[in-house]
Amino acid sequence: MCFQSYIVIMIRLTSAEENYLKAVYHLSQEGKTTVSTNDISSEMKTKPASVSDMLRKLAEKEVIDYRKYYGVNVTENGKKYALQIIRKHRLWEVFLVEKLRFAWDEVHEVAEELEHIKSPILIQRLDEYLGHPKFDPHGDPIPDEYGDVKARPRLPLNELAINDGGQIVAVKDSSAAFLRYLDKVGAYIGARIKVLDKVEFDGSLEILVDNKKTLFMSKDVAANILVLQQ
Amino acid sequence: MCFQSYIVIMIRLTSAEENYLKAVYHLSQEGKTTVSTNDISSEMKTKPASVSDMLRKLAEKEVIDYRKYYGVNVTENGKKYALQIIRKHRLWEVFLVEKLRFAWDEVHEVAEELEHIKSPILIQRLDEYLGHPKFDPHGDPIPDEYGDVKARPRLPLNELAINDGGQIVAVKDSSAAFLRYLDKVGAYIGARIKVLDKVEFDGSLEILVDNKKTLFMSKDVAANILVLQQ
DNA sequence: ATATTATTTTAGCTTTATCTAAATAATATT
DNA sequence: AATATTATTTAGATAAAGCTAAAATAATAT
Repeated sequence: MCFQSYIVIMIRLTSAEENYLKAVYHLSQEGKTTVSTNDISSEMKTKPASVSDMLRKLAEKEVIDYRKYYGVNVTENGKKYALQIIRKHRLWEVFLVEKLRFAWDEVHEVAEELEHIKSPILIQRLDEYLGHPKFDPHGDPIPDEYGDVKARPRLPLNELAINDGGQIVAVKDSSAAFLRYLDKVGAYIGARIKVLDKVEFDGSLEILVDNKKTLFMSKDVAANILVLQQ
Repeated sequence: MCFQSYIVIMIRLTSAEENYLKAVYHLSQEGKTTVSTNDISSEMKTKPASVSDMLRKLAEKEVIDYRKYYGVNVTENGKKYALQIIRKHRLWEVFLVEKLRFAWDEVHEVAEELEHIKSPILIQRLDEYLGHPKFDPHGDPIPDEYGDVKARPRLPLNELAINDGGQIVAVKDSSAAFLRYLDKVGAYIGARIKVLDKVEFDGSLEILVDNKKTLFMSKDVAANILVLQQ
């Protein structure tokens, strides 16, 4: 006889529902307590009418709390579900980069498809195969199978002072264009950097990368690079 | 300037359409020239009415020839498309068994989902990563990117004579139950076998496996094991 | 306090993939 | 050859996920 100390939640979402839940979860992580229909609409690139429809469904399946006209909150169950999708997405990203030699700016779309494959054992084995990675190629933390995330304290590069140093651990903007730019200048995840100078006038910075190369970047670029300070 | 010597066929099927095309292709490989609606219906576990509907769509996209009430044939384009789905399915099966330590009877359902991921580069890289395998874990050949398959001449085990030997290269019935049975008795893909005796009465066989173990099997089981004769 | 604007929802339509029930074509039987 | 049976298709319905247009509600501006 085997008594389990937790209750297995049996929620089954379609791929479309999973994508909306993920969007709501991500938006809810960006500060605001409740997420609006329009926010979700522009995130998902669908019309607000479609969002309203979907919110009704997600509320029925109890992954969000939904008060008409007032916006939504993710429930505890919703959070757990969203974190499992994010876990799958990021594990596949690690696989694509480390095993299949994808560049870090090529992985998002494919991972977006792979994350919806329904097989708990597949993800468990993939995780094991990859050596239980804690961070994805963009430096974002990978939730464990219980939804726990190991967050690293990190700072936008533009907030470092002259002579401060650290390691690039993530990027805020992970658009392909931005990632390609970083690749080009050699500012990859894991690179050791040091701020050599900051220009008062426009906030641009002079950076030393891996004790070898110096490069200049605008404040806007630096604001999108997250650093683990040393 | 670059002139290509072939025309890229731009057909786009939904996952459901891909599954039907695959079923039609597989059935058409089993001898008969044209495939009937009922055959597809029982293969797909959907109603004949749904099949008729789908055949109309597949004919519109020119992957099958369809004459009402007479059944269907796969077109050249259809064949190419079907072989690419099969290629993806089998490459994923190799990945699951060789890299993620799945048993060969656990891979089918997951591969069934993975085969629909739309990314040519993903499959190219996966193939490379796996070392361009030519056969899947059940011994079935993996078509190359042009749809060419390296078939191995093979014989059902029950058709071997006493003292004939060979190597198990594939199974006809790849149901989980059958594969588990084979695993249990140690008759895996690649095993070297020799027919020690055949019982006239019921056609059952006594087999030597890997020069070590002998086992008895019914004619029905033997008929589902394909052997590369030596 | 009311009018205007912005946001959100509802109602009704479309497409895809399924179904059931009814109609039609092909085949088999007497 | 006429009829019965089986196979296949058509017609009409449903559920999911989107859309547009219109209505309802909330927020804001006068």
